[in-house]
Amino acid sequence: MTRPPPSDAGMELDGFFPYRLALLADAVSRSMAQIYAERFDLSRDEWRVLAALAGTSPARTAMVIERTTLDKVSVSRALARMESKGLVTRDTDPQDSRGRLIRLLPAGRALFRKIVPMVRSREAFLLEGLEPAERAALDAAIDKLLQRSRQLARQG
Amino acid sequence: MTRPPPSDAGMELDGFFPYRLALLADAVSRSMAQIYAERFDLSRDEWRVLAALAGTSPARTAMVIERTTLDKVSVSRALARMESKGLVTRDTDPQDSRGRLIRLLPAGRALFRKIVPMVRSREAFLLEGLEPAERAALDAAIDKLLQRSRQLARQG
DNA sequence: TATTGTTATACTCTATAACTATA
DNA sequence: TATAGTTATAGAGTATAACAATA
Repeated sequence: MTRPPPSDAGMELDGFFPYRLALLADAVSRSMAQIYAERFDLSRDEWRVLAALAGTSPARTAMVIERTTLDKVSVSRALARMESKGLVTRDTDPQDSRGRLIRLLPAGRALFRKIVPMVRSREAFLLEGLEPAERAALDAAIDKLLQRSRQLARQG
Repeated sequence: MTRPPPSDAGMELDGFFPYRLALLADAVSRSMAQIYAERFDLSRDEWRVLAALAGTSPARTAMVIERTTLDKVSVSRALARMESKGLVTRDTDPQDSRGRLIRLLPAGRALFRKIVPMVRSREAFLLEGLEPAERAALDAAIDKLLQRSRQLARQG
């Protein structure tokens, strides 16, 4: 029987899952931001909102919030910037005039169409490095870990 | 044969690997920060520096930088805060008086010993949800993806 | 009273460059 | 001239609360 190492033996960050995950997410995020941010001057939030709208436009702001997992302040600011860039319009929702209907303009859709193949190709490059079984396991693992980490975060 | 979906069909963020990874990393990071930040008032950088020093103290600042993958500015600031909290000392390195030797004080080590089992236990809770094969695949996948994403980020 | 979205505020992080002192 | 580490600065992102308009 081997004993667990004493808790003050030094905690190898390299072997600590949350640390490894943070490094990976940061590197992946940077490699994607090179496309939407550096080449097309979109913030991460603007990019997410654009992707959400490309699927359903017009959309109520609440739907954008739900589909991007951003909060209402971030979405409101991202949309304001996108409106000023001529990517979307924001009209009052006739069904509930507290809300707004966000419409992707042709310039917004065109921008989206330019970006998608580039980020998809980067995504493909990343995942090509994995065996099919590894990739399936990764996918399943992400879902399970997400659930569990949210459970931890909720219970404090 | 099925065709790939047209690139403007809407890009389901939920199925986009970088997005899923970002959500996961954020949730995991928050669940860990609840320990070191909320309960023990350490920033993420301070926590990383503490972990690095617990393994090797005294250490030259350059070594801390290397072991935490933080930049020298972040490390310098984290160490300044840690010194003011009485967790470390920073003496001039007698071998090269441009550099400093960072020494973990008893209070720093005691703090580290309190935190480690708590974050380890959260890490274990997260990973318990995975099959052993899934976990091995996840581990391998993280390494491969990290390499590839850094390659992308480097080439721009 | 509650909800939608906007604005305000303060705070933290990040990136970069400039600087001091040593080598 | 180069390196170790610090300080300065500006910009971006984050969290929270307060607010106006509407339901």
